[in-house]
Amino acid sequence: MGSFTEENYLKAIYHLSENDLSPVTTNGISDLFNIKAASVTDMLKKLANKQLINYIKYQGVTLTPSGKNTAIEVIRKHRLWEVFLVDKLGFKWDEVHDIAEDLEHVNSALLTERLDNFLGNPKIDPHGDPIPDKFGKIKQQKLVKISAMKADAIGTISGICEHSAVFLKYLEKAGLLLGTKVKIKEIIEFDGSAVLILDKKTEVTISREAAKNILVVL
Amino acid sequence: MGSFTEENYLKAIYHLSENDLSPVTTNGISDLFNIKAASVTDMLKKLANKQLINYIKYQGVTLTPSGKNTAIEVIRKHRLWEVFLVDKLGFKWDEVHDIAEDLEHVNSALLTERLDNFLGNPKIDPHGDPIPDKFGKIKQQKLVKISAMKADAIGTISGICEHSAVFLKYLEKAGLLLGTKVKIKEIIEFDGSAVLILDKKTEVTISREAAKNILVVL
DNA sequence: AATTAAATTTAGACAAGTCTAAATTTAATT
DNA sequence: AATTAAATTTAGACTTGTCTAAATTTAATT
Repeated sequence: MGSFTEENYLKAIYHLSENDLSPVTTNGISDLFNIKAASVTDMLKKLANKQLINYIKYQGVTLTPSGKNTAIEVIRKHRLWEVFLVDKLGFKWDEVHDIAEDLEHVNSALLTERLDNFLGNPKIDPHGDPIPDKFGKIKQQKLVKISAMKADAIGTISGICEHSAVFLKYLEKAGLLLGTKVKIKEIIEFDGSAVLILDKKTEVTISREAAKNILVVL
Repeated sequence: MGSFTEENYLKAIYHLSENDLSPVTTNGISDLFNIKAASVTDMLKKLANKQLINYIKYQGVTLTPSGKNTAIEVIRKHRLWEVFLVDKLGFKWDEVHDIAEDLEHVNSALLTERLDNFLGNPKIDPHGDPIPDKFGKIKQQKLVKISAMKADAIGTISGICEHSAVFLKYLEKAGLLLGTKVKIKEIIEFDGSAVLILDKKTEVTISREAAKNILVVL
């Protein structure tokens, strides 16, 4: 089995290539982990030796099938544990990331399967991210950023792009939780702020920055 | 925070000194971990530098109060996770040790407390070992080895000295589970085997070796 | 008490994962 | 196309936790 570090690199490469579709860069990884680019280069060589990534000097990296498998397994475990922490232990959605970051590295296929069943085979984690099934299949919903919606459009909040605790706390305070129905009342031309009506009742105004990080299903 | 390795050393020293009351030896640890004595010496120096153990060259080690705290916290987490695996996920008692060995190193006081509550603040783990409370207090029952009992004595199986999967599987097959009432029908003088009556019904004979590893409360 | 055996420690080495400083390659811009 | 800036890699080093081989200390036994 690979180390925690290896697993974290693979997961990072997976996530970084979700956004950009181009190969993941050395600096992209070094920024994410707050380590030096030189350290990343060393690690990339090791991962390439183990056939976990496709690495061409100066050209960035992509995951091999085996590297992608590992990444998805880790993500599966991470999200299942997040569900456990929120649904069973009563954690809030802004408290679970760091703990799941540790739990995701416990390697026992049996544990993962039983945890999955215990939780009722959830399809999404507390932040709306899809949980890969035991075969690594990921069901991605078609999601749209609020910032891309026009006035009068409606949808249901189903995901977020930014997972920081401050943002999560802000969303909770503003009532912008998963499952909330949203209608765009108005887009302020000046700064791109959006005035929303939540569940046909409450009115809230959010910045363009916030709107870019909230995903709805139409 | 200390590393996994550090935590494992402290836990090992704690357990080794439960049996023997004299200081724990370098070889004792190296045997347990299947590593070389020289490696243990190196590590002991580091732990001593961090004030986690009292180490005198050639004289073995004892835990300092701070080392003991850490050891007990790790043991607490280990045993709580074992309860989780058995009670909530349906694992058998011989399947949980290795998984708990990983889970015990997840460091979040909040997680531990909430897990404890979720499980109903259990006092013992699936093998009958006491679970330290959040203050590190351990309630030790007065336990007696079956090998120390005389004919006609009665008791309830409440613990074991040996935790290997083979032994656990054997106990399960023989019906020697925690909570089982035992009466000593006879001790075979020749080899020390014990003939037991379980729950006033079933009769089983166990070797002296087995009898030495089963604990009852009288 | 002297000698031998066992336990332990020292010395020097290695892999993993990180670092700094310097060198190289690619991309951007004149 | 030449030059500069940014990104990346190389070279050499450090820490953690391990190793082997040799030296030392303690314990056992004659």
